[in-house]
Amino acid sequence: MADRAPFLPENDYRDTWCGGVLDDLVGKTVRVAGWVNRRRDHGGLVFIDLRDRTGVVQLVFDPAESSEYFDLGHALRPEWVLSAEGEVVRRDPETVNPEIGTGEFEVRVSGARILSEAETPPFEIEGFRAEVGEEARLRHRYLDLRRPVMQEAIEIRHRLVTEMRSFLDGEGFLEIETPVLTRSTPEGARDFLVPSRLHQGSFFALPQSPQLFKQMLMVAGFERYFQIARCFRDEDLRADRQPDFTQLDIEMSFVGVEDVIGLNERLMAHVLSGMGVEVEIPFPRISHDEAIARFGTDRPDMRFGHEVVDLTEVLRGTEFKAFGGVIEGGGAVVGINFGPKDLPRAQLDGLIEEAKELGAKGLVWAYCEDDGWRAPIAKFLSADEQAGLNEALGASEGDLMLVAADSQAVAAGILGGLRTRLAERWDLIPESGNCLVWVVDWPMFERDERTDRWIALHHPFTSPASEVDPDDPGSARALAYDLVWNGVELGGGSIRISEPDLQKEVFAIIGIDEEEAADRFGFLLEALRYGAPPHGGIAYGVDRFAALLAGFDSIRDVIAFPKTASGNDPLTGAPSPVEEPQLKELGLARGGAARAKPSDG
RNA sequence: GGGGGUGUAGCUCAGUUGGUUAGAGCGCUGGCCUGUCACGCCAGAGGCCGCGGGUUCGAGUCCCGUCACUCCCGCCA
Repeated sequence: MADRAPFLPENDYRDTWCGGVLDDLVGKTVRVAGWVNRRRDHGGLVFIDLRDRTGVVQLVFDPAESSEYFDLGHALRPEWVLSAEGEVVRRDPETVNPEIGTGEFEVRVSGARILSEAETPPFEIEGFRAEVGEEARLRHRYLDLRRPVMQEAIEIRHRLVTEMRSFLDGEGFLEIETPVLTRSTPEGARDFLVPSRLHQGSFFALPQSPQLFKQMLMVAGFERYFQIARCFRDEDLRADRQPDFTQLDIEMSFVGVEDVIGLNERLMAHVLSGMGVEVEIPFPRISHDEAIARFGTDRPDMRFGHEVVDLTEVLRGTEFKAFGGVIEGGGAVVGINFGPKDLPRAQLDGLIEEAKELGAKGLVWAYCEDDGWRAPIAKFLSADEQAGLNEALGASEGDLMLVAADSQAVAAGILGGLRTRLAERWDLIPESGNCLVWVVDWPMFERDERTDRWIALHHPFTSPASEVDPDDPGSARALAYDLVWNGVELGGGSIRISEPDLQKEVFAIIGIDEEEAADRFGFLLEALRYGAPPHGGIAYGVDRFAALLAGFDSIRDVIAFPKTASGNDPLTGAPSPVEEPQLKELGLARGGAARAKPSDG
């Protein structure tokens, strides 16, 4: 990091970064400031590792150098804040520390002052002995963030958005802010609501995304817009989901799918190159249907094989009821060949349990052997069927196959889920190589099983690829695209509907009549009537992007102040109860059980 | 909303079949130490075993409930 250290103007506290105590300063007197990283007190000689954002440098308190500051050196404790000055010297070769960037040098202290003392921290800042629990880290996030690994993660995130901004600025995009207090447009995720004091009984909603605003910016003629936008969704959390998160939001006018994809490939190449990752463009593309069929997911990890294979035709007419019945009912039998993988029976049974967790009714495991299958169901399958399955799955002796039967999408989804989990567990993913892929040709609509209605798969402003047959909405394809990186959905977008009549048709299919459309989205529909250019765009999950680049599984590690998995902030105690007068002012009354937050767990 | 895992010292963890006074490493405090860098050596402090209830002569350990953290499913247009 030292080579990236910004210019440092001299002042009373310091004139040199800790990480900058290098060759060119030998023989010079420098002043450094930072936190006491570690203290090694030899009685007659004290070593202090001083840490700032750029690195660590060793300070030597030697009575021969400065008896008046020696006691100060002895009194120092970890995380005290110190300013010290002294001559930079080259260390004797046998005392060089190759572990730190400044390890060939040290500062012989001739003056120092304590700027701030520190209580003993609840956990070690340089805790490379053991991982500290996440709750303790979040409770004292300001200490957690002092750890060099966290400083680096936050810096990676900064560089990511900086590269995004610089590329888009160079392409003529304008960064435009949109409101955080906006209108609730139900459907989709739950909104966070904010009561209005001036209009009691009415509420603002926090935006789930700036979607409608960016479309209106296109109508307004800005043509190229982007924003690093905060978005809010009141849904349950995950390692990769927070209630407030950040998107890179982009929208362009007078464009089709190829224009958006082309620009975004150049954006990716620029951003990743700036982060030290080289990728080739154009990226491969896969249709949504093919992704489901081959990988059982709409965000396929294509760094490795072991794809889902459809075995339905091989097994049509089989005697084995569990498969035959599903096929007769219009379902499918699918399998994956995981290659040679010898597992004890208990682990094979464990896979069945795991498949059930993913929603499977069952799972069949089978080994390909010289004289046929070794599998619990082997005796139900004829020799011909076994041979046919081996051929379809490309199995050779010793290969482990997993087979599931259900509707095509469900069966593929279960095996796709297992594929992702097992690839990690069994180390099937090649170390090198990134796979960025566009998933295209999405269906416009999908059937909502619970309400038995058609719903927009992407969002209702997505343009269909061609005319929609109202009698068969399921066949309509959308001008939509997702960018998937190593099995992670990095971003997605679409060409939008720019004709009010087409927008009405789409609303009609998903059961939003004109009155309701006018009520909810009237402002957008009206805007579209005043000369809307063809337009489209995309939005990226900045938190996920940063986590991937920094090598973390959880986006909490690239968010300075994240929420826990249950949506709390242990640092500030948010969310918290509020006082009655505050509610009264807003025209709100408590409903249900208003209870004080338990102070202890 | 559902399922799994975890909860013991400041941190990371061990704790046998229910049995006497609950342990380790790190950290912390004091002392010694002039070339260490995860410094070393000596001594010491530190516990509502998440919380509440139950079973038992006896509970860190078994049962019920509850809370917190975490992972997954649902959910996330």
